[in-house]
Amino acid sequence: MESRPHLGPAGGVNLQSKLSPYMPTNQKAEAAAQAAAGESSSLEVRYTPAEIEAKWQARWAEQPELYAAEPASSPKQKYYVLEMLPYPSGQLHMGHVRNYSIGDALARYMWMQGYNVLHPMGWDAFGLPAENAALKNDTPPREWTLGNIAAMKRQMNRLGLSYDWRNEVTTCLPDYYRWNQWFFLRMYERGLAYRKKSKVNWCPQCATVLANEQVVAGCCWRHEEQIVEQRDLEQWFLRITNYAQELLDDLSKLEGWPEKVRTMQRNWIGRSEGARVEFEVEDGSAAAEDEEKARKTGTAILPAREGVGGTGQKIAVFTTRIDTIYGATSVQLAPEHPLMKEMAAADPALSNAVAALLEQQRKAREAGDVGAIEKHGAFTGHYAINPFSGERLPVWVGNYILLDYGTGAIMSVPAHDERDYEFAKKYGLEIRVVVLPRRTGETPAEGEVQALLPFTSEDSLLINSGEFNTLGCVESQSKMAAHAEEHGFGNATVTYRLKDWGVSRQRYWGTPIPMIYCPNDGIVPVPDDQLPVLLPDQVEITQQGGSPLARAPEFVNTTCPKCGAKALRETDTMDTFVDSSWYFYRYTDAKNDQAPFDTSTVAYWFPIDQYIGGVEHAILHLIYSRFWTKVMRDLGLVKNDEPVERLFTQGMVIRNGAKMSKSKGNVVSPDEMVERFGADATRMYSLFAAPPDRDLDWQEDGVAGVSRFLGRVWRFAMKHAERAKAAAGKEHPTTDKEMMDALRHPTPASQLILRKLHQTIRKITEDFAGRWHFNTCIAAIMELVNTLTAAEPAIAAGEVPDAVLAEVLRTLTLLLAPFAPYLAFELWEHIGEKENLLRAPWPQFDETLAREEQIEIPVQIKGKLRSVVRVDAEADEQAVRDAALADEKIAALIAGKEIARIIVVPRKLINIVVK
RNA sequence: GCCCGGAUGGCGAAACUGGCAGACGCAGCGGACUUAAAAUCCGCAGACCCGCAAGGGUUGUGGGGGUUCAAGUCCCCCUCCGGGCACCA
Repeated sequence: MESRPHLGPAGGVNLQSKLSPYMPTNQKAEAAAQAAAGESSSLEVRYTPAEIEAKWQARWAEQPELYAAEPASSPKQKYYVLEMLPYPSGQLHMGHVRNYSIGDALARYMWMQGYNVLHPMGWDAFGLPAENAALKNDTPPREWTLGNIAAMKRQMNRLGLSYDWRNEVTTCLPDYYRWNQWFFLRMYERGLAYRKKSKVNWCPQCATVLANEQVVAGCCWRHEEQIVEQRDLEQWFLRITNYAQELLDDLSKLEGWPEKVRTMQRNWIGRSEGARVEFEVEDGSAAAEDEEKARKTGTAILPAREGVGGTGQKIAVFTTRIDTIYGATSVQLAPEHPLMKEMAAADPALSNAVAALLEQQRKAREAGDVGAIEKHGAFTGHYAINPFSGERLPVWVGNYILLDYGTGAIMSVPAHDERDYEFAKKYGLEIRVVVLPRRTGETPAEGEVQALLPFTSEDSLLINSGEFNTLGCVESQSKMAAHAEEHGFGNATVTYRLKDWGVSRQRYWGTPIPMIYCPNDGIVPVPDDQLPVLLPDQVEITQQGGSPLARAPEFVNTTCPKCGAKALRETDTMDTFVDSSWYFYRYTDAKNDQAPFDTSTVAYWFPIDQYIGGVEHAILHLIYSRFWTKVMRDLGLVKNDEPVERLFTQGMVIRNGAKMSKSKGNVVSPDEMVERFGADATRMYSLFAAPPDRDLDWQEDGVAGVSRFLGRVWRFAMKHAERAKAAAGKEHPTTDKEMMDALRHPTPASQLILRKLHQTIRKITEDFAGRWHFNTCIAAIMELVNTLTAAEPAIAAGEVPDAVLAEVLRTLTLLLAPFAPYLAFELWEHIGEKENLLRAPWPQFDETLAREEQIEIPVQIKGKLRSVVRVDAEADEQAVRDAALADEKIAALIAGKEIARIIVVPRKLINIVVK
């Protein structure tokens, strides 16, 4: 067993495991304490979670099979419950505790429901913090990471989490990351992994490239104050855009996912339907004299003219509103558009203008308000021909045009687009109305339309649009796209906001990309039989940019697998999101050294039945995981289209109104809570303080309250354990003769207790199946215990048979098992149960026992509560009515008044409406 | 600006399809036990008003309207807080 020096008192007492499993040690200690305090001998056993939990931890450590999933050949129905794997920072925080408490409760419940449960855990172990720690503490990343993993694993075990550690996955170990490399090679073979030179987001502090998803408001996601720069680098990309449509379509299948997450992904994929239209750049030589003025400012359209030739260069624009193309009064290019480079090269003034635009963009990014940036632009001096009208439109460069969306160029239609309108107003460009509100009767007056600008509704009619006049917008969109296609200057098309996934990172602590650069053969993939490409241990980590691996000659220098010539290895490593994109498949077969996993085992376990984690992963991790699954499916490795059947995103843990963070100084350490109140109380509080999907306000007094409650449970159970144990020694209490007698002639006390008991079973069972309001489940158990302690005098008076008591204690223990496992195991033993609690069947509720015999019906007069009457639960409408009217208070209040109507809601209320 | 959440006692919250608002817990107050304290147990408790009391009345779920016998819950408008996206053509 591992030592646990950091756990304080609890750690010191665990020698108990050597003693009898039953209670004497506790009792002796307690008796001694009481004797020392000079108290009487009344043996009230005190709840000491430190002792109980240490005892069970030691026992569980000796039973690695306790939480083991059965093999895929099991006849049981499978249930795969998964919590998002943590980054091994070295310390669990309360968010983890909450996440794992939810998952653990569910796993334990499903075990008790008879499922074959897979409940694994692992470590997202590559990543930058290890390199930072190496710089700071001079500790090798590997050592630092593995040390952190050991520490966090101890914390998890201390919490009593039911993980099947046989399938632990640690992403920074070669037996895992070799499969990252293997997948990368498969993707390369299929053209899904490719290399291209591209502008990349560069964080100077991380000294590496960031994915688009890691850029938040123009800044690095890890360094909120750090402006992300743009650099040109050769990078590896994964072609996630090949799956854009499927990723979008399949969102509708994910009915077990929060609508919020699906919406976020839908927006992220950002599909829009529209058309691509080519505008030919005009050959400037044909300019007539009378056009000179317009040419200088670029604020007017030049009419179509015979004989004006194009230069052959084309500007492709993307638009979702091709129906407004006759209203286009300029063409706008992104400052980084390739054509701009050419135009600027020949025109120093334009070159300066473009530089100024880029500078503004950079500044806006620094200021953090990219969206609110003021629009600027410049006329390029060139014209392009509208292929529909033949008109010649001025070509502008605008800072509001994004290079990496659509084609990096637009047609500007000021009358029918807000942004174009704003730009045109500022620069005096023509605003031409081509769409009018759809209306019965005559055309709206010109001035009326002016007041509506920019008019963007598509429920409208076209005007000034040549042969398309009087068509509706939507109708004309398909007609115009077809027209463009027919004449060869455009087509209907779809664009996505989603970009290919740049996976190259100029970092040390990640998966080496398995590629070799050969002077003869170019890019050569590492052959499968040479995997893994091992990450070398001895690499100096510095703050200078570039890939640290490039400074490790023994790594870089290799031979070409094809020709044997001296060659160089790729020195970039993979984005860590690669690691987390498929780790949950590895859990099913973590020791496989022939393949990433066994496909039939995965076929049994997948999809994941329930995934639980923070909403912060709604886009990145969860979209990459879906992509990876689809690629693996196309590789024939898995049968499922989606990895996760049901997703649950839990709320944040906050304290004093803010998310726990070191900078706010409001962090509560799980270790401290566990030490003071025990793991059961800490976990149970995290479920009790709020429903799991809402934010949770951490209050230490609340943890103390839960701890007190567990103490009440403990004392009640210990007081009656012997009687219960005696009864449990017979057949199962519910079929026992004594029990049947008790039910046939129930004393009022037993009846009350059993009713509450079965109401509680019903409540918790229903919640696990649906709402997951564990806060009210725990409240229900508290109510049950309150009922039990209130019944103590009756129990003492012998009004509750042993069999009933045994059934109550047994069931109470089962109900507690998902939420407070240590206490439940301890009580289970005390009441003489031998069976493994984790596999004991979840109690069934008995509707007859749960039913109330008499209920209180509120009596309202004109909607105001005036009295309450007691009636039989099955009382019919007439009986309720009679009871209400017979009530003294009611009779007095309605005396002499005329009754207009009486509303009786069976089992709920009665409302008497008087005139 | 757009899209999601949310607003209920001193605090965390409950009220699942409209039907006794505030379950359960925290903090608080009173009492029992104790030399005392801790621990434990019992009781009180939205606010306001009347009453010595038992009890009774009014009011109350961010604000304003509406539907209904009945609204925390449904509809319309508004305010504030949290989160996400943000020039996506």
